[in-house]
Amino acid sequence: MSNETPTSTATLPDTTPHPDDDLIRSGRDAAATRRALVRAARRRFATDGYRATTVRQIAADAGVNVALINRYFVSKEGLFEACMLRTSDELDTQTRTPHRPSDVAEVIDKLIEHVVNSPDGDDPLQLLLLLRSSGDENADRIRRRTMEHFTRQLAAAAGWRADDPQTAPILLRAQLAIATMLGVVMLRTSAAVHPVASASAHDLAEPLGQVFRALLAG
Amino acid sequence: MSNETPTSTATLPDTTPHPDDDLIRSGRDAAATRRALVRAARRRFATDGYRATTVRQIAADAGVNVALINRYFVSKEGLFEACMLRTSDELDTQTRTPHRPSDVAEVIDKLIEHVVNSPDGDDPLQLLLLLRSSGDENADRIRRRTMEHFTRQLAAAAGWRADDPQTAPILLRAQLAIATMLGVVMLRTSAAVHPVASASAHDLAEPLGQVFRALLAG
DNA sequence: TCGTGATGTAAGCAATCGCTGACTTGTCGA
DNA sequence: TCGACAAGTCAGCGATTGCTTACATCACGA
Repeated sequence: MSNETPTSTATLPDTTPHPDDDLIRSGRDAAATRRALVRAARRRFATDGYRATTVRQIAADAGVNVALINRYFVSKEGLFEACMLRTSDELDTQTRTPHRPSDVAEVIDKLIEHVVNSPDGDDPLQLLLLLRSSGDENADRIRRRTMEHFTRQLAAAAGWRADDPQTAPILLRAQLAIATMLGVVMLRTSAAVHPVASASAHDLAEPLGQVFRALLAG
Repeated sequence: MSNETPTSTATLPDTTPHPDDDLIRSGRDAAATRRALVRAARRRFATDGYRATTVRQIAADAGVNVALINRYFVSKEGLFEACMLRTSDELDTQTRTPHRPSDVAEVIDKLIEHVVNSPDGDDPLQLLLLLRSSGDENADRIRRRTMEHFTRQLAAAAGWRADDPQTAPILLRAQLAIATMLGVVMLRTSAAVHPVASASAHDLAEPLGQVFRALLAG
């Protein structure tokens, strides 16, 4: 249990409102503190799970006093819910097809890119978070809604129409593609199983592309 | 939290050594007690995760006193390790290709059957357990070894040979198939995301078959 | 019949968890 | 300059956790 406490950079008088200073800030900025907490919490929740991460760990990662978690997010579950909401938002803006609908090939490339960025990237952590559960009904509802929203976006790119029952199988196929993504990211990040954990982006691109095309194209 | 305590059958003088009486037994049989504990523990660990399940829950599910967990398995982690070992054994005997090697179609049908049995079946719980981690090094090593052994078995059926480096990509493809299995089971069982959680076996068979064939056949 | 080891039971300890309340410190407008 | 409020700190509470110890009970051979 490497409790990596920030050694240096803890006492420097950084008063400049740097826009992306998430971990390790210097105080008196509620908004920045909240962001730092969500950022640190999401990392812990995604990698270690809800129960395994303690609020003291999160606070230490963010360089913040523990009591502030309850002040800003009421409870640990409230913080988890905030993580879910932020992930839901980011995932929505990232996966929204901006211009051309039904450009399946382009969407598939995006999916592959998300997967191969694991285990080092930050995006796959968002996906992992969607698999975590706190037992809280609110957070679980957000998670389900996010996942189903993500499914509909992907399915729409593959030709699914909400008003056409004949395209219903596409919805299921899109969700199977998401399940594949989640499974691969899980094996690469959390389980660290080889060879998939050590495979390069180039190694993964071809077989993943075949899977996604088998599910979404045609 | 339905704490299903055994109502009846708890006081009957069942002295017959029934071979499969796992949950709810009547005492004075150490082997049966151990089996009941492993059975109950695996269920909890697979569905709720390691940290979220308490030894008191497991003992209650098995109808056994809490102290027996430490007596028979030393610690909670020891019980988790026993669950991993049992799952590893069962998975090994189940997936071992008995007669004909390289019969890919038959193996694929087995994989599909494993997946569609979720979320009600008991087999998918074994798979879910492989995604759980206790933080214990021993259990994690067993898990990785099991997963990689499973990968090699599946890859061998698809034409992979350990002594032929040219078939190395097949190994990765087999593991991607396993990742897909795990992802789908996760979404069906733990996350309960629709439509995949409510899809019938018939709905899943076709797209899953396409995915597995894209990865393993050819 | 009785004693001995195996099996099961009950109570509680030490550690850790999330969380709270009282307090201090910094910031900023009047 | 100073008061008022937000932001952050600190110590500790009640509850729960895994685990241990001492005790009770059953099976079984001499």
